[in-house]
Amino acid sequence: MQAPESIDQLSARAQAIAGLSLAELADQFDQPVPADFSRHKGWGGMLIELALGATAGSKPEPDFPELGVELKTLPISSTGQPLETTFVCVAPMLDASRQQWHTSSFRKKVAHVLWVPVLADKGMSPAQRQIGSPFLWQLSGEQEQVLKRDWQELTDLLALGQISQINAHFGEYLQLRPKAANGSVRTQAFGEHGELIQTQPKGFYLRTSFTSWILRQQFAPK
DNA sequence: GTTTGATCATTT
DNA sequence: AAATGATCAAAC
Repeated sequence: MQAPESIDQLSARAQAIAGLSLAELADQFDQPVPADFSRHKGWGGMLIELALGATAGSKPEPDFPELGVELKTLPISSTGQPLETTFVCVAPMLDASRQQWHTSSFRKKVAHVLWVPVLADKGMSPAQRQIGSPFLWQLSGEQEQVLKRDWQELTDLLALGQISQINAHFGEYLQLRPKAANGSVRTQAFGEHGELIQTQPKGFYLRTSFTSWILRQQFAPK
């Protein structure tokens, strides 16, 4: 699938896959369907990227660089509650002190997102998961303020060499959690006296309380 | 080895 | 049951 040329085209493509099961979508693109996610955790997201024409394997840029839009799948229950937190980006370690909210990679990712809810109730196989109603969302006002507050707190701690104190309990709507292939992976960071230390890589994740807020905003009866 | 795609599995 | 901490695969 070619990259979409406009927001409207992207939106139309997203609406066109609403209601399909992941098995049906996979069939359209001749993709194999894993029996479970245990060894294919990113499969659903990759499949939807393929179907919408996202640039696979892109790095710091949004999934649709021309449009400035990031694609995120969101597993939800039948009652519309998010079932998992949402990974946004890796945390800067050595560069933490130079980060500014307005130009941060975190803000770039969450500024404009195409959310694709996927019904993923317990017991549903990857094949059975069903695509919901995708919607374009832009970070604004109150939501930006709360995320900025959490992001600034966590980024400041990283800059001050406090990473060893940080766990997933920090942050009201945003949290910092391990993001690595396994528990032995290490990357460089600053220690509490400004020295270089080896530490586990971390990523920023949106709590379900935040994505739940977005869903309510989008689907609440007017 | 790191980033992007996330979910798994143990703890609370 | 929910949240945290750990983990898996592909692309680069």
